[in-house]
Amino acid sequence: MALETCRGGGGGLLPLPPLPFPLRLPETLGSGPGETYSSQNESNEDYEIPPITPPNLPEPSLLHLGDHEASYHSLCHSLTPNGLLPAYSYQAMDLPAIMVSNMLAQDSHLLSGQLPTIQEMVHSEVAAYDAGRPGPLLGRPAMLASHMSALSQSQLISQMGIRSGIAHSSPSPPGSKSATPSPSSSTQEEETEAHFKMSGEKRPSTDPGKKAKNPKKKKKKDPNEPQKPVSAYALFFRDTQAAIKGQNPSATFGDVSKIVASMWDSLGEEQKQAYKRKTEAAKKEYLKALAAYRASLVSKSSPDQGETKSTQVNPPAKMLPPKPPMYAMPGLASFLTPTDLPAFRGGASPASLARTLSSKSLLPGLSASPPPPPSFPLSPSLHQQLPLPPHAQSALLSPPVSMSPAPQPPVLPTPMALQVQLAMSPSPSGPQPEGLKPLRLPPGQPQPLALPKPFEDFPHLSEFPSGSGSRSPGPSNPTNSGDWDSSYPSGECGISTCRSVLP
DNA sequence: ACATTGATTGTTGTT
DNA sequence: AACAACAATCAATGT
Repeated sequence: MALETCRGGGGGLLPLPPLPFPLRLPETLGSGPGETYSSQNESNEDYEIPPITPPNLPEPSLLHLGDHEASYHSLCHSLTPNGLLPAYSYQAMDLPAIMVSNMLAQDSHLLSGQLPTIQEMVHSEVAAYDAGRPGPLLGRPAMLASHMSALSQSQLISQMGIRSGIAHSSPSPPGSKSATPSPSSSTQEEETEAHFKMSGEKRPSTDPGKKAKNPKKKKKKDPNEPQKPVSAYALFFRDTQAAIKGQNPSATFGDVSKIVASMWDSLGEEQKQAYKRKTEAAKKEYLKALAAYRASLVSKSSPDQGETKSTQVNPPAKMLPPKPPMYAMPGLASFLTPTDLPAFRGGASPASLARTLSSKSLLPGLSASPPPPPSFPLSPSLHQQLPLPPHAQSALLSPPVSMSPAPQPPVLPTPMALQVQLAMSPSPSGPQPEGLKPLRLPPGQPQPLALPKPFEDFPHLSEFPSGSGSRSPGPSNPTNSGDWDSSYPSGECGISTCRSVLP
């Protein structure tokens, strides 16, 4: 994980985010063929384009969880067959078709309208790409982006799902970083200050070397104080970044940020709205919590002074930890639901993504995959090798419905994933169209940019942390919050990881 | 200005 | 001195 240190490096371009591996199918099976291809070349960093699928829908309530899977599909299409990436190798050109077919087969209902759309998109993007494409390698950033973009949507999504489940629950090991240290402090900024001294933490502005940016900031406030709701974008970022990271562990924050931004751009209005709604909801919650919090402070601090506003003497509010706003729930939420698809489809124009990226020179090849295809595009290979138990498939394909957790076969996502990967990755070396993959140059080549160390680092996809893994090393606590289970009915999120966790 | 994440760094406290 | 704990910083982007 070592990302590069942001710190020092900041300077110029990022060293690169190596996308270590092509897309590997995450535990989730689903990723479609698209990923497959990309994975093919191992060497490629070239990812395919990533039709990134944004985690859509934020609202858990609204969403059907099962849908995550749906989102996976979306990715695929975007790949363009040939056109795309000159730079990237796409052997996969076929994929799209395959994926589509799979998708159709599986969820014909959902997709039906999409194909055309997708194809169109692809083309358009391609065109765009060509036009704008910077250079052989694109600016570094571009590369990065492109790489990133390469992430398969499905993977992202799947990971997101995973992450949401896992990550959230156990965000950070107690030890490591939690920003807010001790819950103990009851609060008040004063205390905080004291805290500073006491704990010795901070050094307000010591950095000699660096710039002392803004001296002020010191945010540390009362841990009990409710946190302000974050922006829709921030929520989106949260939901998405983990997935991106999961796929490209080596991606730097900047890379991830760009990708997320591009995804955001490509996100349909509706999806954005969904996030906004969450934000609003969170805001409401925040206000309430804040009121309670203040009230508690008042009562606590001094009975005598009425202090600020709120007045209410609400029950000292049980200072519950600022419960995570609903959206915290995660990522999962973000998956598209079938219902959403339409919206997404309409809204997100791949073009926008392309536009964005291209303009920024992020990703040339990135195609935003707009409409998330609902079904799970299992890669053919996957199907072959791992025939899922019927119910499993159904689970994947169909939303939440009746999955009872129990029945699930022990599935081991991991293994599956491996198999999938293997299946997919096979022919990296194969005759790749040369034109295609500019990015990964053979050793001998000049390589203008320092390419990320591509795969060497991640020789084995399998090693790659399974989606969840990517995040906190910690125990992904499987059970994680009970919420998870409850939220997601079958526990089945379509992601193998999830399943594995569940009994 | 602040939010997102996470690795790193620097400071301080404790052993 | 060694370690632990934690805040600050940085990256790119959006609100």
